[in-house]
Amino acid sequence: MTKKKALTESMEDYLEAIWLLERVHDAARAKDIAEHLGVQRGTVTGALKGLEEKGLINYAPYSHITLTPKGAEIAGEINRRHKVILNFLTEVLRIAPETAEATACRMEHVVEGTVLDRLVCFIDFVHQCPRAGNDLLRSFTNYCESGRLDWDQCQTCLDDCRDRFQSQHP
Amino acid sequence: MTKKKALTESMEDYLEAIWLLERVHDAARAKDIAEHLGVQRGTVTGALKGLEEKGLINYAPYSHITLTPKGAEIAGEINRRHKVILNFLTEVLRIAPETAEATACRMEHVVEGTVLDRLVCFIDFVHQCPRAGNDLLRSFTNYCESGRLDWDQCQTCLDDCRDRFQSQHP
DNA sequence: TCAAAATGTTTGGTGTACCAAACTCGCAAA
DNA sequence: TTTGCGAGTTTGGTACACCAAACATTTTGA
Repeated sequence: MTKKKALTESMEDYLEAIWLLERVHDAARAKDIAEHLGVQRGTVTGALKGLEEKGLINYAPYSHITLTPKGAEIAGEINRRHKVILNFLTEVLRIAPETAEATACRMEHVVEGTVLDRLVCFIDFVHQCPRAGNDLLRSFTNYCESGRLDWDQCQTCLDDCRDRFQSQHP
Repeated sequence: MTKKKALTESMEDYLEAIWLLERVHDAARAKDIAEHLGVQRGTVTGALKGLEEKGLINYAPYSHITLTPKGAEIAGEINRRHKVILNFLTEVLRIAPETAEATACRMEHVVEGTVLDRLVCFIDFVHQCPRAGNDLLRSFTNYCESGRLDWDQCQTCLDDCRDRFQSQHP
């Protein structure tokens, strides 16, 4: 039933919107979807038909809109992609929240499995490795602002890093 | 002349293809553009007209195809985006070349100025900061493969890191 | 309860991006 | 010089994604 042909970016956006709105109310309303995505109400109707045909949402004209299990699975995955990318942009690259959000919305359609997994891994690694961590990211922020590395501070930075590790792993 | 309305992703792809092909021969040929982008020859003709109208390429039916200065500037910028993203994916995230290339092709349309600059900055930082560098990336690769950090090695790693810095900055 | 208001749908139309196939042009070999 | 083939173009058609405005239904509040 209803082949698993890759969804268009647009359809992914609709699924994601429904997923989010379901979490606010019990079901998504066409008007809210339209608002969320910045399109006309009429456009939503067409998209809903498409998603219904693919078996991703429960929908009939004038009915409530909910995700099917299959739809929820896909929507959840899209949301996961969104969150991972957003996390990377804000936590690692230190991008401003609005820019990060906008970029995540576009990147989430473009980054597939293996790359996403690697990104997750990288974020984890940065949080766990004693040589990385938040203070490395703070150094990065300095580097971004000043455009250069302050070699004089490196020695202290390295010593601090080592001391911190030793105090945490005696 | 010819407003600077944002190019579509498709048009960016054509510009980039012409830019690349110009570097191989003196001018791009419609057939090669079609091949490069995996579309029919007829589709290329339509796209070329669009780019010509925007003043981005020199083109008339049956003529040679070259970029105008304006077109070359944009194409160069797209290519820069591509290279930066590819660099990040391969050098930092250690993604396989083919996957990285494919992802870069899609991401280059989606990542705008500030994010790209930050990415450049991050790559530079990783290459310059004594606490980062290639051996941190090597640790990351290990972490990806084993799924965990080897705390026993952290002490040595930290010491090595410090020694390396001291020997380079006496 | 019963009309507005709000929400949802339909219709007709736009722009982009593509394909397949027919057609045209230009060049190179016979 | 002509012709035939490869490269380029045109034409007619599809699919997607959208809008504006007319229309239908549902909800609501007086």
